[in-house]
Amino acid sequence: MPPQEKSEATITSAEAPPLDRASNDRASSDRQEERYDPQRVETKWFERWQQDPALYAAEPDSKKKKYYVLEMLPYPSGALHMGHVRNYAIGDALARYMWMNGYNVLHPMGWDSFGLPAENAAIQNNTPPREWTLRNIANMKAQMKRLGFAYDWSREVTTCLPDYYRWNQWFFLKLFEKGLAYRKRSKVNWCPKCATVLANEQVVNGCCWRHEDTVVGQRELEQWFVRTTKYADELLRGLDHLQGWPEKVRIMQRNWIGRSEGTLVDFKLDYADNHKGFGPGGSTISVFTTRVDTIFGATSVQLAPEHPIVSDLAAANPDLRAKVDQLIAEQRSAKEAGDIGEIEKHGVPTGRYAINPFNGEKVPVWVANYILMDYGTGAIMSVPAHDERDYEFARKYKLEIRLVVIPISNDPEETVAEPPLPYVGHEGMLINSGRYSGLACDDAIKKMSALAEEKGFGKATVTYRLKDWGISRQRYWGTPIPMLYCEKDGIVPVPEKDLPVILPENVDITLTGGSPLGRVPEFVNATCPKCGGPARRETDTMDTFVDSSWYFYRYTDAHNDRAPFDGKIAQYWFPIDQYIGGVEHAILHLIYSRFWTKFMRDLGMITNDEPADRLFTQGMVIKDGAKMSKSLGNVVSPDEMVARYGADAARMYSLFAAPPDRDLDWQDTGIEGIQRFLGRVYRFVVKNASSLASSGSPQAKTLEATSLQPKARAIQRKLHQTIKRVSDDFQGRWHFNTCVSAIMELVNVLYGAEEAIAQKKVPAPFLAEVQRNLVMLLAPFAPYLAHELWEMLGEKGNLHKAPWPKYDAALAKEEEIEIPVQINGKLRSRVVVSADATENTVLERALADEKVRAAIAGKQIVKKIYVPGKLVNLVVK
RNA sequence: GCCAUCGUGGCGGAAUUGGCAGACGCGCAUGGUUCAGGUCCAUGUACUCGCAAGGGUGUGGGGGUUCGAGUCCCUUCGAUGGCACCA
Repeated sequence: MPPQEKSEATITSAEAPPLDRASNDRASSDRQEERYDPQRVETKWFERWQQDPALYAAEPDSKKKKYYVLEMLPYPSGALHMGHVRNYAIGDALARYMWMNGYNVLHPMGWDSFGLPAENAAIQNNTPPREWTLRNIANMKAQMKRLGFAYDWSREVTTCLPDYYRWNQWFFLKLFEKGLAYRKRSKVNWCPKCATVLANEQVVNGCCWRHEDTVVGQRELEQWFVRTTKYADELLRGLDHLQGWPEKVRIMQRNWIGRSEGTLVDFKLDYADNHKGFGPGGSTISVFTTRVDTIFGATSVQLAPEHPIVSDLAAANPDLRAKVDQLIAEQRSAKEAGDIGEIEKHGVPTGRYAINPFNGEKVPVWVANYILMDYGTGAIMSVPAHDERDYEFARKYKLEIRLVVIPISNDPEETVAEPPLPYVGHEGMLINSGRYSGLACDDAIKKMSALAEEKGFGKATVTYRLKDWGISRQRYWGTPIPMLYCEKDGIVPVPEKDLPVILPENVDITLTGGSPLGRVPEFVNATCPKCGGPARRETDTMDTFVDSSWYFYRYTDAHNDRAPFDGKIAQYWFPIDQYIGGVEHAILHLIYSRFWTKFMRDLGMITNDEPADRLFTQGMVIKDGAKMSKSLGNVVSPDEMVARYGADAARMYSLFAAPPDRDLDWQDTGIEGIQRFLGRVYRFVVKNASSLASSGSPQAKTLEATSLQPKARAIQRKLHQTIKRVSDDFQGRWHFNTCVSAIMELVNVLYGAEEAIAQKKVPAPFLAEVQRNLVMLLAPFAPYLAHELWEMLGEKGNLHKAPWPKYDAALAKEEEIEIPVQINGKLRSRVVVSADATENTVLERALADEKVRAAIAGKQIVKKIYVPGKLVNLVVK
């Protein structure tokens, strides 16, 4: 409840004598009129806006320049939180600004509405996921509308509905057709709480991204993968061109993709001493190394405990098996604790040897707990003299340490024959390396890789940390994977004409016992399209990140039932001009959607290489220094803020309290300040709009600067300075907090001129023009109030089609400026000069200044520095 | 361990290119309006010495470049985020 409501009570006070009551009534009705009541203003405009659904629709065949501004679509969890409000307030301000600048703006919204919370809700409240989700969407959509966000709702996308997810299935068939979707049995991440598989990107510090305290385990499952690695190199190189993306995000993606150039080298297992044949692991240990130049210093080969050759060797050796199992357990617990980096290195010799193909030397084969099966080949050559880890390991197990590289430098002092070990530098020269001795490291790497390839025992190669994207989920509430399994024909894709594969309803959902769809016989049992015989449907569903990988294309053509979208239409709108969302998606969503764009481009559907030209990642909304959370009890509800202060205040405060890329610490007293400010604007216009009605000239042009009295001229100057500050920020750094404060300063100047206005020293047509400009400046940030005041000023047209105020440098210019005078860099005085005073005039004035003369008395001026329009600095001795 | 970002009043923050540190807002103080409270209006508010005029100090710490540094460089400490025996 707004606290102002209480004042009503005093009006009807029975104690007051009749006369007093009359004057009281007048006074309070004046106050009534001047009072800013956000609920009244916002309800009025909310209702009007609802009557015109096309108000913020993008124009389909426009000659205007397009602008596509997009905020990341939310998951319909039930209610908006302040992070959403902040995200959308940024996008909405930009969209409104671009409209006022004459662009054809596409500003859509949708729902990332598949996902596990709907299933959990189903289990807890016995509500079907679909019902729960659609109810949440309805609620959040109402919240968004009440907040006044200007979306084109005719393009709304809801990913859990068949008209959307059928295209996920269609894309899956294309991926399969192009060999980019494949099925593989492999070890996968398993979250016991979600009861499903997770992609690598969804594992954070060994825990589930949704359950930060739940350790992710491993399971071996048959899964569908998307070959993201096919585009690894392009995804990496493309980052260099994404100049409009935050450097932070580009670095994170670079690290995630983790490109590493090196060499594969095959070490043949030597079975001569105890030949029993080779197991499924084969007879060759392929190692990956970035430093093949150090291979003459390799004194052992180290295998990951889960390496297939280890399994072969251990099969015949129960003692080794037990020791290896111990290593596996150590590695696993270190991974789960998130400190694989600090694992105490342990190893076991296998008793076997491998042959270094470069020198024919036999080196022992070990198994070690610090070698990871999922990077490189799961095997390394150990070079203790030139690698920290190998050095530590060799010292522990008394393995030979052989120096093969010594530092070289232009400075002979630094070229030492016995560097401290391990020496890991690249600026070195090979020794003890046969015919490669004397070569520089980089040269040796090239020559040795070439030889390996020539002789067929290795080659130069590139390894990525990025893995293929496992998209199978053993969950119900997701897109069914359109695949069939036929005893005769094996894996058979559902024919395109049979799409969509509809997700059945009334499914028994539990978090145990595998995919819920597997318990629906009507769904599982199908007919093989090839042979007509019985077939089983795939019962896993797709990762929800598939949904969000391409949704922004659907907005351009949201009702197409023949294709995901029309390529021509997409070409008009794409790439997205500005994408806005949380940095938590820097890797997950933003890598997947970049991949998807490249895939669609190669299908010939689109022509752009990247989804978004510019990306903006906003900071989190926190309270009392901590992330808002129910358990901390520091959650600020948008509904409550709207009820208490209004949508305008809530939105404007979320822009004002911090620059948008930084975290925002929510303070209730801060939003009160914004509400006060909006009230000040409201009262100013209420008071002065009536005076201009009588002047009868609402269309007056800005008057000439020279014809204005000083107070009016000061207003004009401030207005144009404000226009510049706000416009510049929209085009540049997006520090909306300073935009808002600039508008506050303008309003403060207007209040400071109240007396002059009362004395008619500010011409009414000019004042009307100032107010119109003020309202337009406010429009992107506080649309409700801006519309109300726009109407109050006698304007009829749509505020957001009104052209954005034009900045006039001549009108913004100060006539007189104050120049600070420093002596030896310390501020001593200030002089007032005309803005176009020459250097000589300014210096003369500075030297004539009393304080300056006192400060330099008896000293000699060594140097006079004048920075035009900025300052004077006198250097004295 | 590596990489990135950030350290400014009681608080959120400003200073866009090396040029008046603390804009704007919150809070607080004083005064006005009011029967009163709230609202609203006005003034003040970095620290410090001083009755004042005026002086000194000050952007995490230390050093440097410069006529001049919150801003650039080196170093160090701290916070946050990402990556991490990645071979």
